[in-house]
Amino acid sequence: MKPTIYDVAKAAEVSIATVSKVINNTGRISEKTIKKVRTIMETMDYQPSGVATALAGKQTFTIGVLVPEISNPFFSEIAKLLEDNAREAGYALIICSTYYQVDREHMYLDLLLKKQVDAIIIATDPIDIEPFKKINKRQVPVVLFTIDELLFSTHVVTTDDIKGGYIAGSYLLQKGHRNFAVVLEEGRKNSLTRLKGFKEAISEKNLILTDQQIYSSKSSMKEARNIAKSILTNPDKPTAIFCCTDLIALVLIQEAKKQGILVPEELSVIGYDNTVIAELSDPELTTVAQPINALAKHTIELLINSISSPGTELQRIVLLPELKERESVNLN
Amino acid sequence: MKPTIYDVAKAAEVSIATVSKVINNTGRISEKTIKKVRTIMETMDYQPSGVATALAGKQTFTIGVLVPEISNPFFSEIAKLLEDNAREAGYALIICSTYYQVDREHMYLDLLLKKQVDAIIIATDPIDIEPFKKINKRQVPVVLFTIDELLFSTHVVTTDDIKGGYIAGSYLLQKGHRNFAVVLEEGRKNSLTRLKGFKEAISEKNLILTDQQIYSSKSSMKEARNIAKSILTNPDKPTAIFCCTDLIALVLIQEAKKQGILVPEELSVIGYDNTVIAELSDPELTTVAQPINALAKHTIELLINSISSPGTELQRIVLLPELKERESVNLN
DNA sequence: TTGAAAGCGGTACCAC
DNA sequence: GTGGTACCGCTTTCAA
Repeated sequence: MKPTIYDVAKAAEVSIATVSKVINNTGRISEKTIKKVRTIMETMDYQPSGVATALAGKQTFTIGVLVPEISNPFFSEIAKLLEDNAREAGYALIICSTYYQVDREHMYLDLLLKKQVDAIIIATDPIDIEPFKKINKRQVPVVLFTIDELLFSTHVVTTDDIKGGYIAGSYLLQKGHRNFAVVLEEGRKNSLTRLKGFKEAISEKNLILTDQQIYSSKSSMKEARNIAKSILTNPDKPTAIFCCTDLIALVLIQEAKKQGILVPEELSVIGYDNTVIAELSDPELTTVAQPINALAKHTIELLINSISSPGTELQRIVLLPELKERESVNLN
Repeated sequence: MKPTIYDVAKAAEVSIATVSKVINNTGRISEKTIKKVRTIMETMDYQPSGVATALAGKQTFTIGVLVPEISNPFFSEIAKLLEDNAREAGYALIICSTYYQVDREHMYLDLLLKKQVDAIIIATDPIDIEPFKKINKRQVPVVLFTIDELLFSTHVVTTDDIKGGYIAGSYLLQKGHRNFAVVLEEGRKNSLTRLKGFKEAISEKNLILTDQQIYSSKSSMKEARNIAKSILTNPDKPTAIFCCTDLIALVLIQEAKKQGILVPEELSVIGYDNTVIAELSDPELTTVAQPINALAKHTIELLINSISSPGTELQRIVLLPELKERESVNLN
């Protein structure tokens, strides 16, 4: 079995209180006993129990993360960055994929609360807010990540999606496009914000988007493929399409090519998120990039601060997106 | 604050032992008190502390997963499937990306042990085995996932990589190719096993692979791009290339197209893993598929069994890969 | 059918 | 400097 603090204390001929102090560098212990205890710990290969520490010390050093789907490229990159930042601070992540389902959302929320995570990152739009209010009662700090809604008492770390949509819109305008389509990502509310920004941009040229020009697709390839087909077979074909995720954009490009439509010569496509697959596309995808490194960094910092000093003022950090110009948009 | 079992007991006018029993459906409690306690628990919104349960009950209901990089499409899909299966059994996952670095590998191993995870899934080749031996002392069940090496006492759940390489090789042969190149994935040993299978296949036509025909690339796009260039500029260009991961294959295809080389007309490319990006490629990537659903399912089942009955005999589950024929290989 | 009490492996306060 | 000890919140005998 795993050695306990009692085993160490006995072997070192000191009390567990003393051992605890050398583990945590607290109190005043003589150099001699510190050495002795340390040596014993090493030879026994002793490691304090995280569980016991959590129970006594009130911290689990674990952060819960709710995402729609970890296999989605955007979220797996986010997970990686969050993990990187958390690790440096000694925290581990429990990542939970809700698949846009209320029951999963709730069961994972309960799971995280039960595991007593020190903080929660919500990166998927809650479907039913009610149960989330429990988090506040529990005093667990929360960051809404990439979601900008005042759902309950949380920090917010996100990208300015209005701006992002605006960037996409004005870029396409600047490239001479006047006939657009927009594909939203079903289940993610920031699609709507991006759409709003897009509309704002084109309204400056007195253009508007009719409902027929707005499509919505789940983040699955099959669904995206169907939407792509219906856009491309529509008689009033747009010259440029704004897709609210790179994945949808890639599928659209692929489908266009299958139908003999040249991208970007005959059809321009712009994505959103700048995930790795944007570079893998042919033509490489022009897209709106979110500053995910900075988002992740701020998120973890914010949470760790909130953990150590509860009652910190809630923050709202909004970073700016940026156009990533590649090959999928042409002059019209 | 979070209500404790004491709060519930007091409100229900019973002892904590009784409450504990109704929580766990153990012992014999009268219907009446069960009802009473349950009602109280609901109105108080009581949830037992996972930490305390773990300390008293010896289980954390957490499984640790070591992967090279969660943002790698193969591993994010794996993570998703593992999570799915674990969730159904009430377990959460702590996913750790080692980035092929010894220090990360060790720090995460220590982290998982400290957190007292109930089991560990190792999906990245350990660089330094030594510290892993601690796991055995701790009696924590382990599955080597997609790794087939007798490192220490572990279960093994993997795909037959020899067979996989063989499938790739014989398929290319059958398509009339005789001049090959193989790109290994640096840091993953099963690349070598796949290579071995590939060599076996072509040896049946009395063909061999020289060292000059074998390349090795990290799983990063920049590196893959460099390797791709050096393959494609080599005067003795192959007619078919076997890439040990889909990502490398995609980059290779992209680079080939940039140089005006038609895929698959002038160059055939076959990948490995059948990750989502294989479908996103143009042409769509022919690849060797691993049965990841089944792998994940077996892994979690095996571990949960081992947790509940320690000392279970170690198992070695080897599943078969399968050719996924798409568009990137032509008749030569 | 219920409850008292001894752990589980630490932390932290208070004596000495 | 060091140690005794009361928790932390739950599980699990063992008695009653």
